[in-house]
Amino acid sequence: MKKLMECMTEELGKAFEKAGYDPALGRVSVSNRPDLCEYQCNGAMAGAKAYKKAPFMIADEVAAVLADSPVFEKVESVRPGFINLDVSAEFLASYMKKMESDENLSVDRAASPRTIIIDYGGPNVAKPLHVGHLRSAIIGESIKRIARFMGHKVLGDIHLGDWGLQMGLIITELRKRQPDLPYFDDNFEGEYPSDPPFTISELEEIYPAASKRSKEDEDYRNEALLATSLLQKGKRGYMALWNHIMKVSVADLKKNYENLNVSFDLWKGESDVQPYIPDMVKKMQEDGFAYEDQGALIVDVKEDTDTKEIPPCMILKSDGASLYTTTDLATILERKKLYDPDEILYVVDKRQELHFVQVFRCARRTGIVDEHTVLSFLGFGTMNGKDGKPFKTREGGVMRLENLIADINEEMYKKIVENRSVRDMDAEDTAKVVGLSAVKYGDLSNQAVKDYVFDVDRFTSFEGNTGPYILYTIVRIKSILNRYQEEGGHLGEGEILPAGNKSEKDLMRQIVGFGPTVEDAFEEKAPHRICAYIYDVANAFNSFYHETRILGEEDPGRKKSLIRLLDLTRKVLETSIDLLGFSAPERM
RNA sequence: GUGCGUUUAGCUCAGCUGGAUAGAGCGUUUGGCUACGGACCAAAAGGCCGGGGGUUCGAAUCCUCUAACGCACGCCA
Repeated sequence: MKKLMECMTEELGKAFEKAGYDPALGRVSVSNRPDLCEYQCNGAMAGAKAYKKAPFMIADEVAAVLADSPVFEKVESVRPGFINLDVSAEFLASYMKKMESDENLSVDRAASPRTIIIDYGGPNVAKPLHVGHLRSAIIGESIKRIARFMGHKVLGDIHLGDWGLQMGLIITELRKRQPDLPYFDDNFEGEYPSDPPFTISELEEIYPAASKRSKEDEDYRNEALLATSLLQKGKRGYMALWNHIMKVSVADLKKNYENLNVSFDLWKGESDVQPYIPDMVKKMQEDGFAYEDQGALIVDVKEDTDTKEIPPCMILKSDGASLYTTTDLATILERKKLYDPDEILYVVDKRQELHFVQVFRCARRTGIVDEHTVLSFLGFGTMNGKDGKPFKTREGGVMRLENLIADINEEMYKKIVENRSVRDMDAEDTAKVVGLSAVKYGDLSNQAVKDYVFDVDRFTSFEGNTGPYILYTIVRIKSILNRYQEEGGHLGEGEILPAGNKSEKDLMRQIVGFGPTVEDAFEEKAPHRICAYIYDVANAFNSFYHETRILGEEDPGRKKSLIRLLDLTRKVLETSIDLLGFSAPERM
């Protein structure tokens, strides 16, 4: 659906043309001087040089052509050469009507949907999620939803870290603790127990203990390395244990991600792509890309246009073992084979950028993907504490995600109970919903590349640019709509009429920004654009609400129009927060 | 050392392909509760956009130099 800004730009373009100038000069933008006008066009100044004319003369001519345009109710040519514009209230209302009936709220769905795999999450099995996993989950989930809303076919892949030394460590530690388990009996030929020999909390204790010991005890470490290698060779008992570890751990991860309202279509991991590695490496050697250097097998990925030295991509270590580059390449290979994606997007810590540059180039050079497959990287910054340093617990340890969420929810619960006159049964559930909005909005409202300060007090505040404030606004609208229906009214009657005052018109002008905002957020992979947008909408609504009597409106036609506007506002806000990955409660 | 990123109000952050007086929130100060949720609204104060130079009618935005901080730089992921 054509955007309001496009309608206006088209109108200006025609006017420029009619006055004898390039129609491309007619670009309209939101005014940066809202005290003077709603929209502006600066084309007269841009074109002044080419036409060797004073900008204000051009502006005057264009404004004259637009004098009786149905699109604008005010067209002014001002001083140096600005063209100041106010959109016609009738035109705006008619646009709102179209937007209202558009199932996608004016967002253009992709004409030819692309298949996009988003690689995010990236937790390691047997290790608890910590704050370092939060951003990937939140940002990745939002981009997935935005891309899907745009009509693309999107697959979210969690990309588990399930195939390294950590597995050998766990097995080794388990062997020390419970040597009698059948998994360690090489002569055992029966069925292994179907129940795992540990719980998730035991598992989470076993790994760090083993990791610590391996750093102190070399024999222990060698044992773990051996166990890893035996596992990777498919030793029966170890494979059975590995399956247990996976099952227990994945169940726990699912629960944790569910609490974050994050879900994945694919639960693939590093282990899944191991079978591809030997052939992949062999082919790279046969094709002459991979060669030996200092004992290791590498592929050059330098390009002529480089301004810096890009180190070669290491495929195999000098001991012949694969490393994470190898696994990532094999993962691309598998994805290409199974899903043939148009794009693979990695939502990963920005410190991994160089690694991915190498992997992408290597994949392209060696023909794992052709030039049509877009490989992209969205790096995000660190989540810091109030002191500006990476977020830690009070004791200085790594903060578990569960605990962080629990803290937020507790804080939220306190505030909700405090602010309610009656204590409700659902306060705890509400706290979870609002708490999630606080965490997600707090994260997503920042540009992804930047580090940001995670401030519990600020994020959980109901005031200012926060998730709870957005939810509050939505709940407020819902409350009015509910009351309207209780009083016998029906939604969707009547039609949206031209705005009756400035705040109503301002709200409408914000509402129509939904389409361009979502499209832009998708193009730029920038959820923070949506945050900025809904904050503007919420502010515009609250101003409007403050000075407009809605349920008390006496003109029935106008009342229905206001209700429709409210309902559309609610729809825009709820759709937006859904794209961000959270939702609003009925009451709060 | 090389490369990348960041630097905007006391604090936390926006600023869309260069446009008029650089915007929010928090905090500070002030005003507004007999309307549908005051968890709100309205307003004030607060800035050499890290610094220098350049490009042009016009720069927070583009180019260049420079400073501070952060990060990454073949056998860890």
